[in-house]
Amino acid sequence: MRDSEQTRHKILEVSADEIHKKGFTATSLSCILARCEISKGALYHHFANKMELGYVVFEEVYAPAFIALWQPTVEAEDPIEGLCEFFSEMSNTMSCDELVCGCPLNNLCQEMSGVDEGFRIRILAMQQQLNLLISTNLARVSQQLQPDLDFSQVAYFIVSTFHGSSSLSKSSLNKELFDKVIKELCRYIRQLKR
Amino acid sequence: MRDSEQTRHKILEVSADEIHKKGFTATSLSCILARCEISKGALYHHFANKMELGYVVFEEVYAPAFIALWQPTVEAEDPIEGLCEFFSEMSNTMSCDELVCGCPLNNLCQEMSGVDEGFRIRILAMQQQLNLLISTNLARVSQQLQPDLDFSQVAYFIVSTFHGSSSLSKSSLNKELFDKVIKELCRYIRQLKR
DNA sequence: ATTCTAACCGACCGTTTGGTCGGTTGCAAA
DNA sequence: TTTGCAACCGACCAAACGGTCGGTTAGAAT
Repeated sequence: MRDSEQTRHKILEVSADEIHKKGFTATSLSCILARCEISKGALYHHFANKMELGYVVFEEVYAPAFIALWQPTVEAEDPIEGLCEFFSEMSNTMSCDELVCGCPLNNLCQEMSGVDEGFRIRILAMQQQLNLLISTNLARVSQQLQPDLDFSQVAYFIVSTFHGSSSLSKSSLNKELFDKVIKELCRYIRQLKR
Repeated sequence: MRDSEQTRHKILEVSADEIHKKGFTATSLSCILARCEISKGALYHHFANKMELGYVVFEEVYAPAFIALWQPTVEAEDPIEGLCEFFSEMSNTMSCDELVCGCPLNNLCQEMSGVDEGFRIRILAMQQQLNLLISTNLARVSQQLQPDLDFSQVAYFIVSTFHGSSSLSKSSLNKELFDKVIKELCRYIRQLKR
């Protein structure tokens, strides 16, 4: 057979990139087909419709990448320094073009949460999973931190700020504002230590 | 004559609401026309095209409302408490439906910054104006605050977190997560005092 | 009463979109 | 060698989009 799995993988890969750059709605199937060099029939053989394609991209591309990005960060011996290094490195290594694309999770949250329930529940589940990941690892070193901290609250706060700064840099087209927010975020995170 | 100014105003009002709820691209002219009970000819008599309509909505509706919202908050005698009360009140008074719509500025920033230069520069200008508003008012009471604070950095941080929390609540459909982030944000802001 | 024009109407247009479907092709099993 | 079917093709479709334009109407100015 022609390699079915490879075709499917290529579609997911290209779709993930297009959705990241243009958003879900603005991503056209014809553009995906052109980049994959396949026909519309091929795509609809593998996916029921555009929405389902979006779900699979989220589940099989974005979600694993997202966890793979945050998990090592926060499971480091010192999660406080892990987070700070994570954000700082992001500030240093990301190109301006990458930065402007924003975080796929935040982008989809903004665009699709209010439009499609299927996306909404998947995004919410991801947010909660990430929150659990961060808050449990903060709790792990709670004896080094300030007393009376609400770890879940702190975790949502950190992620919100990060997503907000991603959004901010979309309008500035440079890393300056992103860097500023990240610097202050690191200052805040380190303040959590007693 | 039929009241030209009233027609124009109605178009802007309805468009602002539609764009706030659905985003710029997803807002269809036909929907605006239906709600205004006017024809396509009437709309194109007042505005050159959809993009220009969007610009005018931003400049004549969103921008003034945005400044009117933040200015009193931060020009209060104690801007620290002003900000905290502002956020807390938002947490308390906003309905869930309103919350889910998010901040018009942040929404447009996410959707349009990367797509249209005209939107991008307007949004950026607004971000900078807001930053100046907050940072100068923090500087005004700098003797009450921690030493060595970068006020611009702090201001961008606060707005980023606020926008991030707006985004977050889109996926949760309730105020719980928004409240959590806002509570932590107030804790952070009050910590700025020495 | 006539004229002039801003204000408005709505049929029409080209383009793009997601989606359908009858047909073709390649490969593996029988 | 034949058969069967997953994999793929691409012409076609209806709907929706932003935008155009020749025509109509209301009302102020002369």
